[in-house]
Amino acid sequence: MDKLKVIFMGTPDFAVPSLDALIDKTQVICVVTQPDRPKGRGHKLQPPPVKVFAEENNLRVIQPLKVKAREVVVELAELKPDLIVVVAFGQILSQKILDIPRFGCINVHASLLPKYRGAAPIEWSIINGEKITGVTTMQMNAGLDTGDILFKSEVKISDDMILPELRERLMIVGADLLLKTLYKLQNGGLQPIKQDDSLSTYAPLLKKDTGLIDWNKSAREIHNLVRGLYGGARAGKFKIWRTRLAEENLSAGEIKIVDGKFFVGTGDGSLEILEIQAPNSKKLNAADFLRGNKVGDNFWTNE
RNA sequence: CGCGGGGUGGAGCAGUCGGUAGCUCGUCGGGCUCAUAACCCGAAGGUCGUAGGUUCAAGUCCUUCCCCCGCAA
Repeated sequence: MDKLKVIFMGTPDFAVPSLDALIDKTQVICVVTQPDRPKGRGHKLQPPPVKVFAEENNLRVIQPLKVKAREVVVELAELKPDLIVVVAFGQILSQKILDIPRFGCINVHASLLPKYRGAAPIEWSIINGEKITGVTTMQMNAGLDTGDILFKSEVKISDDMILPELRERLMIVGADLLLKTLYKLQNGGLQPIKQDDSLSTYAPLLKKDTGLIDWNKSAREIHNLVRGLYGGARAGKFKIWRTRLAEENLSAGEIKIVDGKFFVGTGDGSLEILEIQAPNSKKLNAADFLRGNKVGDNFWTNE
């Protein structure tokens, strides 16, 4: 059988393993990714990881500001793809694009749909303390992650798993599931299942204040927040990178230092802070941090 | 040229107006102890990111470059 002619759309690291998998099994005729954006200090232009990978593999890359633009749609249609695969692309596809390939568009989404539709499913599944998540492949439609489900693959979230670990796992599983989906697509056996909208939940883009730690919450909740944002959780002027559930008897926000260990009380239970970062400084483990920083009573609020 | 902070013994930090480089921890040696990650005594270890400049004298002032970090995107 001839290889499928595929257009791949994706942007961040998460999408790279899927593209990598496609290169073997299909003919990737074009890669669509976001434009290079000014990023980081100095506003240097940064190419998205998918672009970097695609160019290393000598694939054709286009970076439209809007895929929905008329001329882009025309260009994609002229390529006559059999299939479009979308993984963490970051732009909404129009119906006109969805209609281009004879097999339509398939998306790899990092949750067990219909739960956690939207932009940040991995983060929210950890923040909410889920024990299980996974990836789903779906036949895309015009809605936001509302297409018919093709396959799902579950991944366990252990109690102290952090965001990058889960993301790493899901992107591998996602690439595998994509291959399975393609195989079934070509050999028959796809059985699209409609999503039960009544069970759907939404995982919106993270806002900066999502990461603000409220010590009155439970140790478990705070720990989940810290794990799910990995670097995005903040208390006062400090970033909290890693915590561990502890057994100290402390009131909310109260600090106790013992043998280079850093404990904080919460509204319910206590936490040990393992990695913390002060402004203009780098991430440090608690013992290193405590060597040069004085930790006083108003630690969280003082300037 | 987006805004800002920083690079000082192994680690984390201090170093005021330029004048012999300090603190906490660690390391090594010795002591105390039934014993110890605890305590006591002592020691080693730094061309102060790089390259220049100003000066009688620079970690400290000026300039170059490299690297790191925060914000904003």
